[in-house]
Order: sequence, then C-alpha cells, then structure tokens
Amino acid sequence: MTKAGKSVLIVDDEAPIREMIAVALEMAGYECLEAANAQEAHAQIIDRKPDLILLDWMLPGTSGVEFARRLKREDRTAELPIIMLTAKGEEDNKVQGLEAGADDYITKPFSPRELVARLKAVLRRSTPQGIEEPIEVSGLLLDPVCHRVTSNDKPIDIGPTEYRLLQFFMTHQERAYSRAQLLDQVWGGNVYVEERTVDVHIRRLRKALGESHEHLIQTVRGTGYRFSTKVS
Amino acid sequence: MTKAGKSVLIVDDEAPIREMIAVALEMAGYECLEAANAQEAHAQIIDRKPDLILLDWMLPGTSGVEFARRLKREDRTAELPIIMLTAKGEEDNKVQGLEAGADDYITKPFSPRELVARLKAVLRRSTPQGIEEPIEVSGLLLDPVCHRVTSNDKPIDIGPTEYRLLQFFMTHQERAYSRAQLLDQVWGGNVYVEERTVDVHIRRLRKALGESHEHLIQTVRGTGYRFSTKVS
DNA sequence: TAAGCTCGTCACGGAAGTGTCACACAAATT
DNA sequence: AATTTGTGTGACACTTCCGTGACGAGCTTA
Repeated sequence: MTKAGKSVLIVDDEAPIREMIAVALEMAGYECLEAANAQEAHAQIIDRKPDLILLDWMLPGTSGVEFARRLKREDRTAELPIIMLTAKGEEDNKVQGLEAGADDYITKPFSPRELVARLKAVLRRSTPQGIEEPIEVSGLLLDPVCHRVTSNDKPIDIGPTEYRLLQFFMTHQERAYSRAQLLDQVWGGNVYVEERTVDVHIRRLRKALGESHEHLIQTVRGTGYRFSTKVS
Repeated sequence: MTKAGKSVLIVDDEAPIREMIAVALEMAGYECLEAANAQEAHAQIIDRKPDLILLDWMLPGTSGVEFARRLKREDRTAELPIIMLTAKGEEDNKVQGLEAGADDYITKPFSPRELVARLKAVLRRSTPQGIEEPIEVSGLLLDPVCHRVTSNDKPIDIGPTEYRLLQFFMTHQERAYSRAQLLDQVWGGNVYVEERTVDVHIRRLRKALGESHEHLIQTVRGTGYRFSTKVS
C-alpha cells in the first residue's frame, strides 16, 4: 500500500537544528526530509509528498508564516498538517501562526518527547479516515473502505483510474478543474500523459455511471470538467 | 488577461540542444529565449524577464547548480521557477539540484512531451492564481472557482468568451471601455479581430443574462460599453 | 503462453463557439 | 426632414473543442 513510517519535512535554516530534530524523529520511527528555505521546502513537498511539515517561524526570504499561508491556499497542499516552531514563546506569534493555518505550535527549546507527542497528535487528528468516510450524492455512493461504488445500491464496475477520478470529484464537488489539474491530482504530478486522456476516462466513468448519474460530471467547455449536482 | 504564451529561457552551452528544445517548446506555444552560459542567462533574465528557466546542470564557468543557488538568493529572481536538466540520472544531482532551489528536475534524454508536461506543471504550481473570490452584483453571481454564472440562483449558460467578458466587467465596474480596450483585456493583446465583434459578444452576453440583468451592460455611445448598477 | 483487463493514444465526426457580414434601427448632425 | 454616424441583431461559414469507438502495449491471472 503505502510506506509504513510517516514522513516529516523539517524546514529550518539552521542545519544543526534540523539534524537534531531529524535524529529525534528517526528514533521515533519517522522518515525525515529537510529543507533550509521555502523554495527547497516546496520542491520537497512536490517531490516527496511528506505527511507533515515542521516549519520554523523564521526563514530567510519567505517567512514561515507566509509560507504556511501559501501552502494552505494551494489546493493540493491544503490538507498538509503543519506544526510551527518558534524561538520565543510570544503569544502574538502563536495567534498569527494558527491564523496562517498551522495545526499546532511548539516553542523552542522543546524536548524530543514533547515534539513527538504533538506530532503524533496532529497526525492522528488529520490523517484519520477523513477520506475513509463513504461519500454519497443523490444515490451514488462511494465507499473508500470497501473500495466500492454503487449507483442506487447497484454495484458499479470501474477501473482503478476511474475510481480515483470519481473519488477526487466527489471530494471536490462543484469546482471546475482543468485537464492538467486532474492529471496532477488523480494521476499524480510527475507522470506524463496526454491531456485528452482525461477525456477518455471521463467518458468511461460516465458510461459506467449510467444515465442515472452521468450528468453529475459536467463538461466546462474550454476549461475542463466539474462534478456537480446542480444542473447547468 | 496577460500575454498568452509564457516565455522560457533555455540555458545550455550546446547550441543544437538549445535549438531542439526551443523548437519543441515553440510548437507547444511557448516563447523561447536562449543563453549559453551564466552571464548570458543573467542578462536575459534582467532584460526579458522570462517566466521559467530551463537550466543545464553542466555549464562552462559557473555551474548550473551554482547559478540556480545564486538566482534563488537574489531577491528579484527568487520566485523564478527553475527546471534542471542533467545528462545522467544520478540521484545525488537530484538532491543537490532541489536543494539549490530547482523546482523540478529532468534527466536527458527526455521526450519533448515530458518536457512540456513538466514545464506546464511547474508553471501552474508557481503561478498561484490570485485568490479567486466569487463576485456578486444584485443577484448576478460569477464564481471563478466553479467557473459558473448564476442569475438569481438560476444557472446561466454562456460560452468561454462571454464568460471572460463578463468576468472582466464585473471586476471593472462603473467604468467605460472602448472596443479596443476590451479586445486587449478580454481577447488578449496580440490577436486581430474586428472591433464590431465586441458588439456581437455584448449582444450574446446580454441575451444570456436575460431581462433581469442585461441592463447592467450599458452602451456608451461613441465610446464603448460599461458595466454599472446605476441606471443611465 | 494465452486470455483478460486496464490504460494511453489516435482519428473521426459532430456539436458548440467564434468572427464577420448585411441590414435594421436609433441617435446625433445638418 | 434628410443625412450621417453609430449600435442592435440575425444569419452564415469557419474553427475549435469534445465525445466516442477502436486499437495496441503492458500487466496480471490462470
């Protein structure tokens, strides 16, 4: 399925601190990635898809807060949990940090034990089967646990790609996506396929859904597709 | 909105390779600039302000990595996305490249398709579309995220051009625009179409909006059109 | 190895969208 | 009132975009 240990991206401009944290986390069974600034961090996020980010308040260039805000605004990274690190226990920072979208907040110095504890808590909170809940839209049901789709209790047989496509749509309803965005989100960012391939899978998905539900997937001419219960 | 094609700076010391890449990118609709070394590249960046840089790993004089690092450190160019090119798929390079601030990484040889795909992905990522809030004017709602227009909650069906036109008007209310200005802003600067074409699209848009909202688009005789809630 | 699936690509045809024209109509100018 | 100028409107050819069936490559299963 996926890898066993969760991976954590440590973003801090001071290498020794990164190292220290990395050692502590690795002992606790986490895989560690490191980045010294916002650019590196972004590259790592895209490339390695960590499960959580430890983000230092102070960063050269783009500040930690600003970076957090940016991540939360980006659709693909909005779900990524962030823990902020700050040197002094200034309450102002805490508020700003949380407002920027951080999920938790630790002041340096902190014990490894505290760090791991918070980390676990945040992961438990944000990883859980938020995506594992069945989704139902007007008789169309997608159950991630059983990995099964039913239309009015009648089982729908679709391939893995169509399944992921449908799952993405059902968790991101009403919003229009370009073919490129769908390739990014459903196929995964670093594969190359023709954009028109999306059309074909849309077609297969529609066909599988049948007349009762195919209208849920709407074409947005000149743009892409949209999953919506509202008529166009 | 802005210019249609993005411009890409190709930095490689071998002219044939630059040429090959340039051809591939131009076919995909990108404007290409070229540079054989770090000095030339820097001059081009200042002068032409490309939207993305394709940077060869090996360069005479200042190496690609070093150059990338320098760019990221410079304030004015820090946001410029960089894709690294390298001859061999050495993982070491990859890490170094990403740490130096590259946004993506391609190993030669690569297919033009792959190149274009990655390029698109990086551009999409690094051009965080401005926060797209829905705009509402007296019952007329345009939602950029859903790519949808509703008049008193009733969906309005319009083509891409009318959509862009309406979006422009709603973000630039109360001001009169000439046909030439509208062609510039909505059609994009470097296309030639008859000015009277604007009239036709205005007409189509008014028709689609229906009696309830068509009066929002007002004719300014001798000048052009205006989107306004105030009656004339 | 063959059979069965899924996937990505292509080519064709049809549908929707686009730009231009001609003419009708309205407003300003004489 | 007649003329000139500017805009509304319907129709048409043309282009672009999307739906669709078919096909071969790769992978898994038997």
